[in-house]
Amino acid sequence: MSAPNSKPNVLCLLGPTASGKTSLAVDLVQRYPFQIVSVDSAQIYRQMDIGTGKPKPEILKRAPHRLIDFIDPAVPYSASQFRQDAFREIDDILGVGDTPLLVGGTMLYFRVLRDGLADLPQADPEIRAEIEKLALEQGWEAVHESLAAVDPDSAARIHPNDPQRLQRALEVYRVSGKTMSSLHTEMQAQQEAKLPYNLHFFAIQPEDRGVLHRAIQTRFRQMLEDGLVAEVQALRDRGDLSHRLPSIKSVGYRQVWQHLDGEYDYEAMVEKSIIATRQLAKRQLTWLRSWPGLHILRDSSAQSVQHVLKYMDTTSI
RNA sequence: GCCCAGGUAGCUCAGUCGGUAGAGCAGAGGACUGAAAAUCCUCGUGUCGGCAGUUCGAUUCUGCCCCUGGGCA
Repeated sequence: MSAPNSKPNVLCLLGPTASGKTSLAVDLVQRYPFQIVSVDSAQIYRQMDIGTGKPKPEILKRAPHRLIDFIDPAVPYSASQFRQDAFREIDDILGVGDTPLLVGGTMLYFRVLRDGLADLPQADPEIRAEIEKLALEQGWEAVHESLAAVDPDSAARIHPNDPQRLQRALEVYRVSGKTMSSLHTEMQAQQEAKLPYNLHFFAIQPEDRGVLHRAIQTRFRQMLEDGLVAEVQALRDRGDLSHRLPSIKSVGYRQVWQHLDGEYDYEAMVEKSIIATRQLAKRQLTWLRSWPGLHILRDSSAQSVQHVLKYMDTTSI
């Protein structure tokens, strides 16, 4: 594209899990002055390497990734934090004259980067605990009713069976005294500050689902061979982590954790993990289907590499 | 070879006192604002093992056959 403005270019590479994003990114970074920024809500965690599909140290040496391996698994992260961190890394890369290559499968993070976030209060553990107590004692319908009393718009929008969103919406009200819906419209009113970058979106979308499903199965088996169970055991051995943490709820970690808890046997764990991964991939593909201005790649082949490089050539830098 | 229990949706099963059937899981589609690898919504036609008989009508009853599991030889 012939630069309608002088904003710096940022290349984004999205795709479902096991589609070959990392491999493509690593090829690209060796042929163009890219620097990789990971957009992945699980690879942020330390001590979670095998199950998150984090690139191996040898690969990271050749193709360093930013925003991986920097959060302790006991600590929850957030989309807004990602936005801040990503802006920082992007500016840093641009500062040395390279082009940021954002790679990952956490579509909400890409979206938040592109569209910004409303000025909502941060999560508040005490308020969350209060709401959970209410849910425990009187059920989530009671939470939904409480929300309806103060923020009918959100209550109408959020399904009564969606505990996570009900909790969040009520939390926003209790912390800020304002409703989530009003805060959203406020944001639209102030027409959020224009993004200072030109985002270009590429996505790997496998031609048929069966291929992806097979890749998922193969990859999970490989993770087990690489020692996934021991990795999870090490996390348990810390003693301060629980299955309720976002980190431990990640695909694979959750299932191995439950297996080690004795909830089901090894075979079931393998089966459930693979299924959960397929379901994750499906949700990721749902995001992609309605993503505006997406350039589609079929796989991580040399052809795809050429395709992206050619695009960079014709995109004025 | 004989006896018993089964053969119903991709899988595990329920059910029809005879009027062509439904759950869970899987799968598919969708939503998505500080947990997002999370959380949630919607979607169920399949020779009811095969052939024949009884019947207005059989997946359901009867007979034979095939297959699977268990038992006895």
